[in-house]
Amino acid sequence: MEGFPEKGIKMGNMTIKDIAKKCGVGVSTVSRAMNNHPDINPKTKELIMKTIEEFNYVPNNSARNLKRIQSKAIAVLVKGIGNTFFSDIVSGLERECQKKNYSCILQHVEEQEDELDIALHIIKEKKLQGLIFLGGSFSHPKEKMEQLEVPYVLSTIRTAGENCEQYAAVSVDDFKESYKMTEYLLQLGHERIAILTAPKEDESIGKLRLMGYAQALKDKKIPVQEELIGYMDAKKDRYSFQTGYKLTKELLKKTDFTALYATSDTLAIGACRALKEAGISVPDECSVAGFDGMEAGEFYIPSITTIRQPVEKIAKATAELLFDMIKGKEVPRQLVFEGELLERESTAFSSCHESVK
Amino acid sequence: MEGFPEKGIKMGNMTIKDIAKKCGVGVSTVSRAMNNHPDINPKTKELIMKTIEEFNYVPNNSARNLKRIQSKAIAVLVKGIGNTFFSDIVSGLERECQKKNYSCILQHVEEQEDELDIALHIIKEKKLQGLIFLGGSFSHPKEKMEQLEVPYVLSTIRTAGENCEQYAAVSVDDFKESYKMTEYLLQLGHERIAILTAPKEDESIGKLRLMGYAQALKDKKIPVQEELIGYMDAKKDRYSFQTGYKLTKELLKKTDFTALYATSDTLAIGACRALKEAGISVPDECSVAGFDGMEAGEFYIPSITTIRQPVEKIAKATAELLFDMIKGKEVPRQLVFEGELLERESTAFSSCHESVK
DNA sequence: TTGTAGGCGTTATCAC
DNA sequence: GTGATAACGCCTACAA
Repeated sequence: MEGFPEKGIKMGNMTIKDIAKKCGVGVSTVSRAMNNHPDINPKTKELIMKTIEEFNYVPNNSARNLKRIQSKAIAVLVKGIGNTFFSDIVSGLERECQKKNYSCILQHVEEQEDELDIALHIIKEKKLQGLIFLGGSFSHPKEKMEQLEVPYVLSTIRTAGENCEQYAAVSVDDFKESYKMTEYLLQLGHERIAILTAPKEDESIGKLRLMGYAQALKDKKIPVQEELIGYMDAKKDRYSFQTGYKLTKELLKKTDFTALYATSDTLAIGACRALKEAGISVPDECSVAGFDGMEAGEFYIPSITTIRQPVEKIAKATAELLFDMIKGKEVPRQLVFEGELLERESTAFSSCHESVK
Repeated sequence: MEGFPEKGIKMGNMTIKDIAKKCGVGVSTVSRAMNNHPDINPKTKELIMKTIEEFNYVPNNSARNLKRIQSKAIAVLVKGIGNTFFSDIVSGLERECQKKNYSCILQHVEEQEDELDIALHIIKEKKLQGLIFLGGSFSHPKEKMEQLEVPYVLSTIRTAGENCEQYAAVSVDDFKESYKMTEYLLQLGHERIAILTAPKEDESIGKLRLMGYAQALKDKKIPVQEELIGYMDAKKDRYSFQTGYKLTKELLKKTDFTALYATSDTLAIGACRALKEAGISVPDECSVAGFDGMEAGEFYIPSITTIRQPVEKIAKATAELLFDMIKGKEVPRQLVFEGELLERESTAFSSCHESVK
């Protein structure tokens, strides 16, 4: 009989009306108290807040979103859960949002889902002011992109298509960085350089990185050999350890090479495992290079030579560009950052040269 | 002047009424068409769906959630983004939900956020039927847990507190598995076994794993030495490569040991790096063991000896238990699965013994 | 089979 | 400062 106030109200179903009634005020006053409106008596506000606390009242977000003109919020759509490379960018993005006093909604997108459809839904639902896309190969028809009625920025992705000029994007120059890495391997004396890359149909960073590789070879008058290219399976998990492992095994079966350039650090780590199992030592008998600059590559043994993407800078620039676009201060632009070639333990001079001595 | 139908309607702001008007029908008919209600003329439905398509109408989820009594949905709250161990469980969970035709909302929780507050909000907003908690140390006061008015299951976590009996939980027996690993290291002849573990104040799996370690030592009459215990910093990122690396460096400075038991695979990998830099070879001079059975440990060189948690089984059981609880067929229960000791390359007999020969 | 109207829980706009 | 009240966009009786 004693215990809870009133007669056992189902606390979970409290509404703003109930709180108003308990405090003997109107609903609008409660609303004002919750939303930090200025014109409210501090004492009334205090009473209301205490009551809210006491009854564990939680306002209904759906009703809020429905009524609100626009919330001070953006969303980050991440394609590819478990890609730890994105985690760092997301952290940076969240930090920037906090600074600007925006809330940042993190939304995962499954590999087979369409990020645009999800974007359309969530914009409406949350009354978003902007969007950031992370991951995915992003080759959507122009008309569909135009349905997005809020500013958006692609982060660390870029489409290889023609009309890419109209999208705001922040990333490294995947072609150039890939060229850089290939050139580095060539300078080490490697001529047979295998590559692990995206599925053939990829039109995004995967394609750009492959093109950078090919161009570097061509500029050295070395023919690009199809047998040295390991394409991922479009349906399987893409940039994973397992994929790197399998592709390397297959490559090893049909050809040989003195260096292997994996277009992500995860792929590179998988490759090292496959090489070890084949009794090939890295880097003495085969050099391995990655891409991204993930923490895992730094701790791996041997640590992985890679192109480090400046994630903090990219995150910061992405957020700033988006906020400027929201304010109307900016138009969609493409920002390019310089990657950094990190020479680590997994690469060395080609042993073919040494054997000459 | 030509082009878009009607006079340049802002497509993003279309409502169900607009669609109804365009089709010359009532809103309820449109609603019925969208929600696959049976009692509707197929031809009317077709017309409506075509119009929706044409105008890229997207229904407002907030309004839907507001009206709906309950949606067929659950949420998974994950604390600790970038913990790849959770990714696998999440995948399994999503698969199970699909089977049951439930939708599964993935919600990240920041390290400093309170998962319970988020849970309370999202339950109301999405009218959830159930919840799954992944990660976090979960030591909430009982009264607060009771505010959750839908069934929930803790997955791969368990509180070390007293009244843990009342929560539904699915996991391995962290104490026992930890005991098992320590015993294994002891059997290899190691006596000075360092451990990398959660912050002192941890009341969750971290504590349980430490207790398992201590018990195994005690049972062998080996005293537990505080100097061999590396506690994480509660404020920093916890189960990370970096943490493993730093703790090991510190341990190395003040003491010596022939084996190191890291209570996660990520910690173990960080530890291996630190040992390598100290010129200590793994496993010849120091064995290293992890916990979890993550993919990264399998690909690492040397591959990491670990306790593999049966993630698929845990995911499946978690989902099933939750759905049974939702249906009222089950009460909160604790399900325990057996971990598997995976002997890999990072552990070996103690060299102290070898040197005797 | 279809349309009308009321209400879900908020916030915003008024008067007071 | 405060309290009614009208939206917000959708779903769902109920009536036709």
